[in-house]
Amino acid sequence: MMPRKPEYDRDALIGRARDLFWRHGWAGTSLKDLERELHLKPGSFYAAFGSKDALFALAMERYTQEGVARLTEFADKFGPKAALKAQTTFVIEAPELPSKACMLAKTYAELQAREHVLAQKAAKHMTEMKACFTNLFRRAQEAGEIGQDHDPERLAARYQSDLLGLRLSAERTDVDAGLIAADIAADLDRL
Amino acid sequence: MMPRKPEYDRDALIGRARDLFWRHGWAGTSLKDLERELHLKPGSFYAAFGSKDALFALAMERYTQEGVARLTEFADKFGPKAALKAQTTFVIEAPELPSKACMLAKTYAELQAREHVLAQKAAKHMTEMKACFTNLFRRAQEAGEIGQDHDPERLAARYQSDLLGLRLSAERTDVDAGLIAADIAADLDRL
DNA sequence: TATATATTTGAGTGATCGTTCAAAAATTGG
DNA sequence: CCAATTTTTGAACGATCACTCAAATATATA
Repeated sequence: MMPRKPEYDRDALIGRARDLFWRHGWAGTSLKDLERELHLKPGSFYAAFGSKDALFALAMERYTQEGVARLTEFADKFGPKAALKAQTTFVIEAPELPSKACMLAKTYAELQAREHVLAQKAAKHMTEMKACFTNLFRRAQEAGEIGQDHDPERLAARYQSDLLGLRLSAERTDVDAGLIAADIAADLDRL
Repeated sequence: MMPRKPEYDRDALIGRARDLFWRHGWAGTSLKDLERELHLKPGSFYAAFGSKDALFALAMERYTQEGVARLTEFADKFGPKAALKAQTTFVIEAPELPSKACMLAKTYAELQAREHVLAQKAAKHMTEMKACFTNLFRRAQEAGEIGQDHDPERLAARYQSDLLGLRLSAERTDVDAGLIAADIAADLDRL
């Protein structure tokens, strides 16, 4: 009397979908693309995820949670300030990334003008990341790694802004993103 | 025997199209949107511009040429270094702008993964802007406004990257872009 | 005013969009 | 093997996409 189980690994599919969405964006990723990449026919797709937008939301959540996890891991290993410095080189060098640019920033830029729900969710996740940076700057301050005469929130906003620019620059062929990353890291040492 | 003339002002239409594309992006702007905004029926539209992509290319050219013109104007009025500083506040404060974010960056981010022709054109225009920045940094150096121990091209790449991040940050509601702009300008003074 | 030549109009093209759904296939417990 | 329950399958839906084109309309010269 018990039914069969699905053949796919839902978690793995979310990861693959995230990569597709990350690379090609929301409008740039069609259901045909997803069906091909996830090996799912329409019926299975909608049974598993409900809609393209619902899957996109899951993909962004996965993206953010992994980003926070990596940053936390860096901080545990190297300390708060070194983690922030390591992040600058990681985001432009990690070869497994589907795109150098930030998925949240791409989504926000693409959908914000239409006030799409996914743009709001992207914004929420970016706020989440910013809080993560703020926390690291505060810890760096407490550890004496950077001066006391700075507002951690302001530092975080600037740092996040720099990262967005850096990661977009890293997509270009006429820019040496390594130099920019080095300059951003050097700025952290001057705080 | 001479025919009638078109009712529209082609140059003005390109400007309005640029604003639409700038705000909503390439995929986010449909021909219906353009017809509504430009008051053109399909036939007139294709007679005037050939295709959506052709008009988008014209819009990017207009965008870039006006950007270069404004920067040149700033430099003539205030000098090279002050022009670079003025640009940081202008891009986030000018109320007439359809979007704070850079149209070229948005286009590149949206279409690069599919290797769309318009992404290549956006990249070309960004290179053009970068050269403009390089030129200003070089002039600032010659004027003694910044130290000699810097590579103008490297400074330009970093500056452009910072601007991209700043302008994307300016689209967010949870970030005070003015503070970031001030920090970027302050960095220029430390060179 | 008649004619030549252009623009304007809008219905219509095939393709693709995200999505639905009923039938077919598969798996597990009885 | 049968029955219950689920997943898988793929044809098809209406909407929208960028775009075409022939007919209607307007203008400027002769």
